[in-house]
Amino acid sequence: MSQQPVKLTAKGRATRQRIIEGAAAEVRTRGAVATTLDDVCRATATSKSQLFHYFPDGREQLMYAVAEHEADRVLLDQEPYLSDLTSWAAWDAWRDAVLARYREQGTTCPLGVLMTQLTKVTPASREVTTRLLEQWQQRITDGVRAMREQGATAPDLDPARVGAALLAGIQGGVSILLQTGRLTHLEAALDVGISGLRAGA
Amino acid sequence: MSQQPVKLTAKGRATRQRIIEGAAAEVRTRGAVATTLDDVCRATATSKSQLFHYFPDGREQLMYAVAEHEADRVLLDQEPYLSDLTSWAAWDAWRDAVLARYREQGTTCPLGVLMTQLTKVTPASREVTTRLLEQWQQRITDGVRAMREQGATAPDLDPARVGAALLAGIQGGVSILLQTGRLTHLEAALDVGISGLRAGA
DNA sequence: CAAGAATTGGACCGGCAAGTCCAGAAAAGC
DNA sequence: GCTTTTCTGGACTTGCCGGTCCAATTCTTG
Repeated sequence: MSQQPVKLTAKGRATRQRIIEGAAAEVRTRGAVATTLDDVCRATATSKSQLFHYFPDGREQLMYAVAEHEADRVLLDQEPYLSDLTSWAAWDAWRDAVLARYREQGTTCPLGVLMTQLTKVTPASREVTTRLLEQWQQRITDGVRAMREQGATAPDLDPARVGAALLAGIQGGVSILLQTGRLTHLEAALDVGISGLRAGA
Repeated sequence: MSQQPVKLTAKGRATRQRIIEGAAAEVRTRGAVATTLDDVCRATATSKSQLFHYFPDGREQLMYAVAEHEADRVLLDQEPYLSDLTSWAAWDAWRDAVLARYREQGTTCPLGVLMTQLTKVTPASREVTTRLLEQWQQRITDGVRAMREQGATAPDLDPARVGAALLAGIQGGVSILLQTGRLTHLEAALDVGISGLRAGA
């Protein structure tokens, strides 16, 4: 759905990309529901016809492209730590990266918007967030397993279960951040989660 | 904002209540964004004029009333366990109650809708969800403190911090449930969270 | 330098949904 | 019973926003 069948020149690709990024920014600040196509046109200095030229299926298709774009960001922003959780130092660095990320962006959260809004608006984008969650949890679970194999955690710990709990904590922490503006819950979820891992060693 | 300044008769109060409940049901199933005032009228067998008679500020005010209504439900549904987390048996019963609740309602979640949709639509309802979160965490924190005083947890554990982490886990578990339809993350968050409490005793 | 394709601007259309209005029915109060 | 207030039905207005259309223009390519 996100692929463009017709031929695009370099200029065309650039315009298409500009539209996606502008739309993503708009969605992040105003919310997916409140973002109109006219807003996107204004923000990206394009016209309606361009928009529908690059996204023939209209708003739906654009929002899907935005979802993909934002989903990529979420994981990339946690690298290189997320893919290499093989020492407690790495875990701490990851924790700090996640917190720093959300501290700086405040209530403007790509994932939050993705999860809480785009899905309702664009059923197709549910698949994007589902895939994102799976990948994210996979990375965390891999990290837990790595630590267990080092004997750094309780030996009988179930990596998938713990990974799921940790991911849930992060999600909830972010939700609460978006609601209240407070970072405390995200921080607590990460710290309690990680120290729980260490505890059983 | 949710109070009606003009005089209401018994019949009027009943109608107003019917509108709120019908609107809440509609919001739960269709989502806040997708629910139109005409939907509400149809679902509650009322007319537009009644709607604006009881909610002069229109959609905004109605959604606020729905938010309040749903917020009440969320905590009530966890009783009597949530307010009496003074034994591990009570904690387990609470866990089961939460899981059962969300299992049965599936992706139809009052709080989820509240948090993820109403806030964006109706800024005023942010205050409602914030208050809800505060009360919820207070109850959990009280429970943690009670267990600690019994010597049933690690003595150096910070109830507020652990309570925050647990609440975050629940929120995230619910978010993920709404997204993917899977209950595993909520379950993992509760189980890992509670067993983490028990661990340090 | 054509010829065709890709790109762009912007006016326009149509539907939907929030909100208004008013007249009439029902009920409350005296 | 009569007046006043509350309650109800539903037609109507208004504005917004997604989507269409077409002509103009710029690119690509031979």
